[in-house]
Amino acid sequence: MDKKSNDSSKPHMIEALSVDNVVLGIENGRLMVLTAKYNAGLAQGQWGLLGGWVSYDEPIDNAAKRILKMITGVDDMYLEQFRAFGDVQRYPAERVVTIAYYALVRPDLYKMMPGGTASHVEWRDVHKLPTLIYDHSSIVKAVLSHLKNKIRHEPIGFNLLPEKFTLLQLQEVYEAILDVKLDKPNFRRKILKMNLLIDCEEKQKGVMHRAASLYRFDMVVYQKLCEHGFNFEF
Amino acid sequence: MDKKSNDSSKPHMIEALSVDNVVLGIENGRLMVLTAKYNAGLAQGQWGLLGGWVSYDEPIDNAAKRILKMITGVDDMYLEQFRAFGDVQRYPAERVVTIAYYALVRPDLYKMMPGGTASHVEWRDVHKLPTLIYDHSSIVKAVLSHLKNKIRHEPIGFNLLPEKFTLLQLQEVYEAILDVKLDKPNFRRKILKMNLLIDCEEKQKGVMHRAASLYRFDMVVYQKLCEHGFNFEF
DNA sequence: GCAAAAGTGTTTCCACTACACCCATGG
DNA sequence: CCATGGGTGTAGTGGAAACACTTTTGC
Repeated sequence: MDKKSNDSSKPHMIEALSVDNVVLGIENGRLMVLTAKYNAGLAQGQWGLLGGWVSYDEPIDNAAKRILKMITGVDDMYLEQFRAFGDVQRYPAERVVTIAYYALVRPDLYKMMPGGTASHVEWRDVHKLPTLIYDHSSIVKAVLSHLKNKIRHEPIGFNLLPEKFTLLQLQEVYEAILDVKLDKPNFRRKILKMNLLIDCEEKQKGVMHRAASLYRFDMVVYQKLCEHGFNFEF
Repeated sequence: MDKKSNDSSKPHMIEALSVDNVVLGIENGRLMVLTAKYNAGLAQGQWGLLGGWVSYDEPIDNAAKRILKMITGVDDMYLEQFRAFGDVQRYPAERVVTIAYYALVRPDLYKMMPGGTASHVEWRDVHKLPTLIYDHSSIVKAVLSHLKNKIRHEPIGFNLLPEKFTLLQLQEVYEAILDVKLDKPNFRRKILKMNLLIDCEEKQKGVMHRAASLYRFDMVVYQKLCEHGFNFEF
């Protein structure tokens, strides 16, 4: 998060309110989080989440989206509010309440365009994070815990994969987030029985072993299941 | 939520940020929400949630607690943050982002002491709510939906009951929140098998039928289960 | 043939469902 | 003895866990 701008040519920002994004992706079966190095302000030279201020005339969800787009160049990622963090001491020198969001993305999909307040961005293994600025470390921790719960009940895992994926890739997403090993045969059966996957009738290419079938997520069936509530445990 | 105070004798409040509480309780097997009638400000004469402003020198959680205590006189209720609501138009005349909290309480436990900004408070059936001010109706709706999910995975239902309760009372909590009928024998078995209940070795009194056993919630077992993750579906 | 991952089969067990049924108490 | 809720029993079903096994492919 950058220090607050006092430049009056910029849009009017809400005082004492910010947004911070926990951007997550999977790389080589490991859950990674995007960190930014700030080139100005209180956090100059330090690493933190991708945050910024909320304009008086934009919804908070848009603020999160705008900040992400500014730094990553992408605006169609899965983005959801987590919750607000509002301890008095969380931000030095000034009272700032922040609203944390999390995004699930595919690290391979786009090139980062560090700009604005972040001079560099870097993917880091969530298990090997350095200390982040302010309370960002605890925000990440809370989001990860939330995600472990969420993935058991909603098929958010698909946002971390390409449109067409193999069952093993999907399993690796679950394993990365839940931090456990799963039984392959049982995982297959369970996920297939949900009817959330459509067989692409297509095989993997360029692998040095038997090619796996490719599947894609069936959004229509998903919407129906949502209304009835369903179980997603492994 | 009251109109912002400009009285400089009061503590300095954060601009554009408020807190709103969805206070829930069970009465006669029906899920009720506490509403307040405001006696001043933009919302004068109208019904809404129990809200207020956040002071510069208090954590947001404390703000929610303080406002609840001011209006209800109670400060030991189960209170948890839900999430922020930050549409530009949600509050008329001014940009205000609000952080919604929900509380689970026993309506019978205490007398309301309407004071401060709320001239009256009233319990209302969540299925028969009038239109509330601002976006409070949609906040209630979102909290109820959240609660339906949450009660399936965490034993929050106990917060709505007296310390000692019967299995049927507990079942009624689940039925009120989930808005379904449950099978009594199966509910008993499932809940007992979780080992979350301690038999008080005591019977109900003053009922005109066979007296039921009283149970209480086992916090210690609960803490252990939390760490391992467990299922609470019905 | 070997390695690596894809994919199938099978057995065991446990949990959930849907009931039928008996028990205790007050009126 | 009846109404009301408390509480137990049980047959059937389906899913989950564990693990052995077969298949396909590149090298």
